[in-house]
Amino acid sequence: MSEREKSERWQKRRSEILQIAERLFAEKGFTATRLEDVAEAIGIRRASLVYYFRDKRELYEAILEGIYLETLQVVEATRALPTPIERVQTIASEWMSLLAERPSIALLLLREITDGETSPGPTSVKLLKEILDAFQDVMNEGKKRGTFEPVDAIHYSMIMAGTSLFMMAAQPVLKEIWDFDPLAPENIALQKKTLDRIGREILSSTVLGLE
Amino acid sequence: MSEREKSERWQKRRSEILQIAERLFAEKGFTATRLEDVAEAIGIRRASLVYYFRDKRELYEAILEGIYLETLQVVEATRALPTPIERVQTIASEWMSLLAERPSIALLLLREITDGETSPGPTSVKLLKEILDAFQDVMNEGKKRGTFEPVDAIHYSMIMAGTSLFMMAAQPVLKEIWDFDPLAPENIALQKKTLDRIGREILSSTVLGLE
DNA sequence: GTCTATAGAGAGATAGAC
DNA sequence: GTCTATCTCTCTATAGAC
Repeated sequence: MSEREKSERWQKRRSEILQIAERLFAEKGFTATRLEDVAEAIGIRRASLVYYFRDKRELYEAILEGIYLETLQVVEATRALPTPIERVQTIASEWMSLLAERPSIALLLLREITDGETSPGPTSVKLLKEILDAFQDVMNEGKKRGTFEPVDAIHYSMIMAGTSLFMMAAQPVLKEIWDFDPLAPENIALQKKTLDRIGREILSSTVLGLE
Repeated sequence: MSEREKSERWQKRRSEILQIAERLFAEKGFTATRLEDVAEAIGIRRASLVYYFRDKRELYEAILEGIYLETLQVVEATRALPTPIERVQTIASEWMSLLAERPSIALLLLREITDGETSPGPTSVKLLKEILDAFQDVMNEGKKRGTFEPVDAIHYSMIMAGTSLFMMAAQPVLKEIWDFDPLAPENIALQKKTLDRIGREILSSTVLGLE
């Protein structure tokens, strides 16, 4: 394995597979996605995938891990910010940017939430816990300082997470039915602004005014 | 078929199948759900299902239709309300109640949104269009009267739909990780209140104050 | 109405050649 | 590294008995 990781060619192909598989898994879900399609999209044969990933599940896990790592970075990147409320709001905003940049993430995560079945591997679970713990820390800090109440923190999370995920996942539908493109920069900006305002209100209303 | 519909026994079984299949499809998705499991949960053999639904797809369609009909009713039930803003807010609130009562609906609809593949049948599409048209009518009415702007109407929809769907779909996760039960009546009530407040702000902020 | 039995397609995994 | 070939399992659909 360490030999393999040295091979540049191997690494290139591997990321190529990850990238294409991510899109396909996002579009159709784990079960309905065929390894055949993944291979074909790259231009190799199904059996050759084994050289990079032992089986379907390992491929899927690798994709999830990548996504969780990126999400974790979004949370970690706010460490330097002074107040919990700024951190929390920045996380929400940056997370939306991440989803807008890679809509597959929204689809994949929504699937993870709806599929009780997928039963993610230990690495994914560990990463997910890390993300949630880190986020919860920020929330708790805000609570300690009296900036916001825990109940509102949960509502806040659900509104931010739910809206952003839904908006990006529903992109094709929204575009067709309402001619609204969530990926258009101006719409993302506007939505961020709206969520920011809402976030402020939720996080500060029960206890004290903000700023 | 009209002979069949007269049979009370047939109808009873049919709804029984619909009910159980709805839960299973919601939990695992279309592809991953086996008709074998549906049959087993009822206590009959897989082949006997054919007597009620020609094939897997027809069963799935029937479930979707039921859900769309219930959703449509939520929208229609607000016809008597005087102002668009009341209608829209009541729809959001009632819809959340519906989801809380039958969380399978949230899962199924989220799947419909994420699976570009499922390609619903003509009846489902017709019903879905009806729902969205009706909702859009209310929104347009509000716009005409100058109560709210169209852009905010879209943001509003995404926040209400996204948050409610997410909250109900993520129930198991939320309970495990944050010991938060979205189905608890007090949490539903609180979330409704929060969404109501947010809705008011979004729908009224750009043009004029409410009430 | 419900059953048993079976046909047939689809897709993942694996062996082994090049 | 990538291929062909094949094995095997799973699940849907269908035929036909009771």
